[in-house]
Amino acid sequence: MTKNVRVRFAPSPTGPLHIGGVRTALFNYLFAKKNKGTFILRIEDTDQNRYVAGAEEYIKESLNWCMIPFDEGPGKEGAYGPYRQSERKHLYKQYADQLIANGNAYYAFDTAETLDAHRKEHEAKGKTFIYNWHNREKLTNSLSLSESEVADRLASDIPYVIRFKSPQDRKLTLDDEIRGTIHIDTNILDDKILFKSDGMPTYHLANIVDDHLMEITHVIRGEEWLPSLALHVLLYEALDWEAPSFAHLPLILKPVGKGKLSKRDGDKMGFPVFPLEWKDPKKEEVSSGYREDGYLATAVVNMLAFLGWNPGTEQELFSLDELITAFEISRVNKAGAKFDPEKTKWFQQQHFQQVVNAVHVEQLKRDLDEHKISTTIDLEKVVTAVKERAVFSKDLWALSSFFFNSPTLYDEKAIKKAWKDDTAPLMHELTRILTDISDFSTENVSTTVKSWIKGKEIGFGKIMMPLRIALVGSLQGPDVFEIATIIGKEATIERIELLIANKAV
RNA sequence: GGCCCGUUCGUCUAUCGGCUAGGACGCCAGGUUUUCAUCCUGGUAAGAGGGGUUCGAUUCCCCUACGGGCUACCA
Repeated sequence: MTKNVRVRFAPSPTGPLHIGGVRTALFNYLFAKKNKGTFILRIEDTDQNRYVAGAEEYIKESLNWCMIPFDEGPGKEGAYGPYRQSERKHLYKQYADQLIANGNAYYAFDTAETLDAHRKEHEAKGKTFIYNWHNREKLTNSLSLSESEVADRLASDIPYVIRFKSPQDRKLTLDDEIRGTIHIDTNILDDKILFKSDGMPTYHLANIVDDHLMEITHVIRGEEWLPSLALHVLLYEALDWEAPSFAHLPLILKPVGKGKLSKRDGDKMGFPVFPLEWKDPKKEEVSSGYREDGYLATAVVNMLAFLGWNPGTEQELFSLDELITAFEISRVNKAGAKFDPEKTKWFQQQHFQQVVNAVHVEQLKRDLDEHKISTTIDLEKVVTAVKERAVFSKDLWALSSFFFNSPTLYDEKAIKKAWKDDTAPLMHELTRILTDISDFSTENVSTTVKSWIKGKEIGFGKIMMPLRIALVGSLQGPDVFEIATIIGKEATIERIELLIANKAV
């Protein structure tokens, strides 16, 4: 019997989730759904000092917006809760004790200051201080101290930590679903702290205990965890637990320059690095979000999926369901990917065009309400005319407001280009031509006006450009005759007369 | 510095020993739209360098270079 696939996304509530985190969540989600498994959200809040109010809510809302909801997590209790490590505090100590009992861990009493001094001293000599087999006997811990000394210290209120006793002289062969085999010599490992003096476990212990208790089958996380893989595998072994499969995702890098993508890159280059807007509770700082900038969640998800993964076909546009079907962890790349705001915009444009007109009509209705405009104009037709030049919902109004408001301000450059001495009489004549048209359809208006222009033996631009300015206010927008039919005969003539009057002053 | 991971057009990537190295974004040119945008067509541009292995290496191995990550009582 194969085990039910269970994966988790385990962020720390230290601030807003950035898009790298969202991608990690997405890949976990895709993997879970692809394998009919369970996607779990676990909040890793073992560091009380770094806790940020609102961060957990932000994380949940982000997943929600991206339409990658968790099956189990805080607020959605399954059989493996609670899902906040702070609420599981009581669970961890026993495993640390177990490791001490079986010789895989020990108490350490060194103060942060002494260790810091050791580090500095080593650094000055160009060496690195590592707390492990080659110096643990010289430091203050239950391996170097006598049994009674240790007992005394533990009985007193002297703070202590519990460290993992990294094995000596072992060559580890680790497996990663994305990277293949990784070789590690245990002699370079340090004796990581598993249990802090404040009574909380560190990430390493809590993570392993929870993954085991929650029966996680696949750990899919960022590459920054790769150096910890050996420790984690060793912990599973020391606890006599079966380790899950591991997959380390490549990092998302800055669009330009060196290093991984950071909050600052977004500020500097003017694109969001967060899914949702984030207001820092401490500083008076607001970071923009994809949602507030008008991006479609499906576009962001599609873009994120293609950062470090591809289906192996030439299809690039995917819905969430299609991603689930196509996703293969083995097709995830090893190398970090530079984030590309331009391509993100392209994904947005493509997804936006796929949205059905009814949704855009609703948006337009809201815009009209906001501007306190009531209209009899067919909004469906407006959307059809304008949609293909829009990238965001907010563009819709900018591109179509002239349908509802007669232009009163005219683009100066356009006037200069299109308005000549003989334009006014020609426009007058045009209004008469238009008045006589009984069937005011796009095609009819188009052929009537065009044949009239031909008959006059003047250039098309002489009429078309001023007409466009009269209707739109500038030399932009959809087909003039289409605009004319949508706003209707009366409004069209009115606008031409308005422009003539305006030019007469 | 040490350890680990990586390296194909400017960017995201395809290729799992046979390559005239494919696609997408961007950019450039042309066409459609008698406007602008869209759209279409074409173009630009790449396997870090050096050694092996092989009939044949972008693909496998080694070295170097470069990039990235980690190196906390943070995750």
